[in-house]
Amino acid sequence: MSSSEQQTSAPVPSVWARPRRQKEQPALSQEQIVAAAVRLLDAEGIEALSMRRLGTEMGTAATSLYRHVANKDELIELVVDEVYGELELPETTGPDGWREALAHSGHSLRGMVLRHPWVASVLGQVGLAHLGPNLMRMSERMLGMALAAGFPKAEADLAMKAVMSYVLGASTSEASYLSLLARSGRSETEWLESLVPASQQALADHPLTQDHATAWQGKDPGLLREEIFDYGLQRILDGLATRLDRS
Amino acid sequence: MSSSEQQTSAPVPSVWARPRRQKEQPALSQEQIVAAAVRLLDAEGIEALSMRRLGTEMGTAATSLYRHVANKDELIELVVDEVYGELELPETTGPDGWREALAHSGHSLRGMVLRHPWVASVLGQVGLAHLGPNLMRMSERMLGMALAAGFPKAEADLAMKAVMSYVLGASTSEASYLSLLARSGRSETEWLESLVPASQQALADHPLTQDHATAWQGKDPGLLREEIFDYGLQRILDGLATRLDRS
DNA sequence: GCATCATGCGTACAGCGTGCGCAGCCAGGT
DNA sequence: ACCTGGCTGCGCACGCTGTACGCATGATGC
Repeated sequence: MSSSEQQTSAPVPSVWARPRRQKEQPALSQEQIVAAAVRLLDAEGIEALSMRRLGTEMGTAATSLYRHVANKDELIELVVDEVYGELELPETTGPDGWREALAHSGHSLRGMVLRHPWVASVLGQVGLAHLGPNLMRMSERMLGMALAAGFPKAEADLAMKAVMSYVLGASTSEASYLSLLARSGRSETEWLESLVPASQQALADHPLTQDHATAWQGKDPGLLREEIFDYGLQRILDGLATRLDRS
Repeated sequence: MSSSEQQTSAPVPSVWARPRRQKEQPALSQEQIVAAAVRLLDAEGIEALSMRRLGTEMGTAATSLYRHVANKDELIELVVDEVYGELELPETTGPDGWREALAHSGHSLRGMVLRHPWVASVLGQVGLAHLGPNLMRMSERMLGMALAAGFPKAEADLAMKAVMSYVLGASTSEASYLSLLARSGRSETEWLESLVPASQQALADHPLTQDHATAWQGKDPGLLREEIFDYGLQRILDGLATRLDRS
């Protein structure tokens, strides 16, 4: 009986109100969804990514996305592999450049994580186990570098994993620190200075821990972080080099 | 009119139905909440941790927890620092045992992460930046080891960070792999064998990547993972050792 | 011109974190 | 002995989440 009454926000059956897609874009596709998700994540971080929000961002309904993506977890896998695609991974050549090649790959991976700090919050769920094409490309290339360096087949895999583990560990720590920083709204130097009183207290109980705010004062924090990263990377490469010399 | 009608599950105003706490435990406290959260996380993983669920697990209402914990994020910080408390961190002694001490700490940290695989999903949000007492204790001890090894003050910090980054990167990768495995319900060997067809395909495009299922066949996967971890750890320690020799 | 199919979307459900205000208990002052 | 003020647990409510389902609409093949 009341079925034909006007319902809340019922589309008036007028020619003028015809749904008429207003997007010129070729509609929806998995690549576009992934791209939009990366854009949203870069701009507002992991907490801002919801299917509804991503929908409105693309001018569609949330549930429409599910035609091209099985669920949110799958979307995240896709998004992670997408950013792995940004890596600069030198083609392997001779047995000479392996050290520079691995170092360059490491810095490239770190750069990617710092450009997309949200990957840090997500790597723990996705891990290195999801086998996306770009991640496989990275493994392949780095394995090639290790082989070119002269490692026997079985050990090359171990060497590559060692480098990747270090780089990922260092980069995710750094990214989560930077995310925290971003949420605080302050600049990095301001932030460090605001920590001084707290660390004074902490240092009382922990005499060895150094007060970086004073120890490194005056240095550009960004450069400093890069030096810290490179120090560890070089130590691993040193370790691999001595291992090579021994055979 | 209908206001005095019996509502769903209204407490009958009878002496016998008096609320009367049935818990013998000294009620609610922050330590108990943290302990219960760790128990729940260990048993069912990160997805199972909700304030409501944790409430029912403790026999109280969800919102009661907020008297002792500011919000879920803070609870997670507390929980992470709690498990850092399990680490075995040798007291520093002389300049001889530094390598074993660092290696032991590394394996201890890895063991903790594998016992509590959910920390992997959470480290990206919390990072190393939350300054909990147990995390500070770890930094302090490991810095002590680096100083005992003979590193100058400024470099000891870099050395310690290098080791920790590697260990965390390797352990979180491993933990997220194991979580994935656990969700699949299969045993590790079954899982690896089920991957064989997929990796055959992948190997076609990536000739260098080795097929571990065949390459390491027959070995206990758990031991294998530990060897992989130790290989990288030893390479870092090698790198630090050569750095020490040079001065 | 008609049938088939892929696509977008409205509605709905169960679950989430958490702000708010009330109710009961315990300690301390009179 | 009584009152009082604060601490604690909790019911309710709000706005948000991921996503299953079924309908409508436009494109495509015969």
